[in-house]
Amino acid sequence: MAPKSSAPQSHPTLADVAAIAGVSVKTASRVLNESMNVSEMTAKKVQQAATLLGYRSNRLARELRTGTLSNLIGMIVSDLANPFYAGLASGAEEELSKNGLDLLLATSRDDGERERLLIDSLLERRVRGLMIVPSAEDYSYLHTERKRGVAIVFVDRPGPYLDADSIVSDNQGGIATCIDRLLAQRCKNIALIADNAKIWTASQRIEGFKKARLTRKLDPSQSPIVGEIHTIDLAEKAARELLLQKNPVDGIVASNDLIAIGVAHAVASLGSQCKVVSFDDFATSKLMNVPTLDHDPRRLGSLAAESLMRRIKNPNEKNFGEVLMKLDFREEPIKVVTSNA
Amino acid sequence: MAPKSSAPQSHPTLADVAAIAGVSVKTASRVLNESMNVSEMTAKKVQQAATLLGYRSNRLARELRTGTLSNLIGMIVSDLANPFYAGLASGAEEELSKNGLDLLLATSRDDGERERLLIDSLLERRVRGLMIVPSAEDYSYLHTERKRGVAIVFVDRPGPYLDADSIVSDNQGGIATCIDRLLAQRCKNIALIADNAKIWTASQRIEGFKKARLTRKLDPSQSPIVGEIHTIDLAEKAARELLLQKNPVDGIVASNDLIAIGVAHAVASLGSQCKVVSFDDFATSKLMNVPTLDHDPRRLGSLAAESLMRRIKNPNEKNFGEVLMKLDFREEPIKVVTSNA
DNA sequence: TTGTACGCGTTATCAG
DNA sequence: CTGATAACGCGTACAA
Repeated sequence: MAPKSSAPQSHPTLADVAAIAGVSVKTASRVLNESMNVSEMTAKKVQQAATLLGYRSNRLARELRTGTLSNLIGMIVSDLANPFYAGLASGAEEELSKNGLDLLLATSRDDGERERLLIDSLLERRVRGLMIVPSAEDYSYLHTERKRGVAIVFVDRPGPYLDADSIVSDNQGGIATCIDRLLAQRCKNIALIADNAKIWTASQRIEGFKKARLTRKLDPSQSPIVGEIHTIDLAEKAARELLLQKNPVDGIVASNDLIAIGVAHAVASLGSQCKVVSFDDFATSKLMNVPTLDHDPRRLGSLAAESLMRRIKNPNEKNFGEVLMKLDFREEPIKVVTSNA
Repeated sequence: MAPKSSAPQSHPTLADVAAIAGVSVKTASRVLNESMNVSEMTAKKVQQAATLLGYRSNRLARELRTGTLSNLIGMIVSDLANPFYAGLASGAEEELSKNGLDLLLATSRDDGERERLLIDSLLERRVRGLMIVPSAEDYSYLHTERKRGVAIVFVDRPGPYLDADSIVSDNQGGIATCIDRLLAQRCKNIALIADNAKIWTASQRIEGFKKARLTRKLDPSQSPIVGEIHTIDLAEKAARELLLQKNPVDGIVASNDLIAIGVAHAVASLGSQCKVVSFDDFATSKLMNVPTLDHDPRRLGSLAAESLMRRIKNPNEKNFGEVLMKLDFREEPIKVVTSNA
């Protein structure tokens, strides 16, 4: 006689509860949900049976029955270990949680194919909405799903070939703001150091620099763009060259915070008076004492979640298309607090 | 005659596909799943009908029918915006994804009650496993769920009153390693600056310091412990006091990276020769040029996921109890690379 | 106040 | 090879 408890038992059903309580399934259901039109005594019996068994309603069955869409939101980011995307997820989670929506999170690793698989899996789970940091070239295959009522919003960059909302930072305007800040500090020769132009945000920032350079009447030869910079070391090297050339620059816009660190190191080690501003906004930049745009990923994430929810509540509303999140410098110092970790 | 397409249609079912293909539901099912024992022609018809309708199998229904446990893993962390927990989630997600498990992520905000609600919600979804960074005082209520086959593992700190695995860093041993490193550099008076002892990891580190101080025969009056330090500023202030007192310390162990930043600032501004080592391992500490223990949250997360999966595959295996992740100094410099953000 | 019959979308059984 | 029919766990409609 093997002990029954050794094998993993499955979850008790409403029928089990009803059996123990000596009532019908429906009565048990009534007690556990509506709790109306039920005599005190039977209610008590059912409650006791439920707690005795540790009964927990099966959400799959419920949702299947009612035809309700699940309150699951699928989110896909490139890489959770990256503080930017983690912040995105954090902001989204907080906002969704307020509305009773749960977050199913996956990482695409910037791989379009993997992303497609993940999205398929999420759709099979009948998620109510999708928040995507796009890594693929074509999202037209989501058109039908959208018409079926699955809310879709792209975050941080737009999703090609799908008429859905996208919440992105105002990369171009942000760069212009950076330039203006340097101009206000009487800089004359302002350079941009940027990442690989294949990265959408980087290309936007380069584009923004070019446009602002034109409208601010800066001489391109005196205000160069250095691209393909994707490590701190490369950034430092690039900055040194700009600072040591015959006609050195006196202002540098760093297209992201890692670049800012390299640039700050170069400026400091050369004892240069060159001004530096940066685009991203991680703690690291702050620690280097470089003014940075308030590019708060949590805000981007919660904005995206908000827009997703508006669409869920009002599926027929027209798309907003590309929503730009304006960026400006934050002047107050950050306050960092330790945590449980 | 309102256009039918204006209202959000619901998802097509297998019956819809079967109807269009002119076959029975089961045949359609066979084609889409097993794809065996079906004539080429009918298979083709079904395939076409399916793609025409954009059919996507409903996982809720499937899991309900087969009684399969979902391949959902619920994870609860304190705060996703904190790089440590984000790293935890990242490591877990990567490992789970390898095994075809999806991650349902939620944040407790270090609130035990909220955590309880989240866990209930996850269990209603019939998650297959739970990864919890505990914020509550008592997890005995999960005992039944565990017996039902829900795998449970605690991460970063142990979960009280439940006989489940927990994957935690070797906080005490890590502190001893820090001290030894300073001793090797001929430090005599070594202080610990730590966070609030109510935080489990902080208390462990304080405890570890006390023990190591004893075994290394350090005089407690010369090797003090400063607690309740939870901001950079407080850490800097505390360090200044230790460095300016009559008998100043010549070695400081920072109990986490934020404290390390404050301490490093103090040491630098005073031009002191005091050595500093730190516990945590965020990029910030690296940038301050303070040796830190390799306290990699992603590793912790993937270890936890691995242990969860072992338990899923072998539910009857005995618990490992508290699994300590050893920590040591990492000597190679970090390489930081920019990203899409 | 309570119970019965049915349906959600899927798969399994067992017959044709 | 194919198709009715039952069943998963739950909620709704209607009847008792």
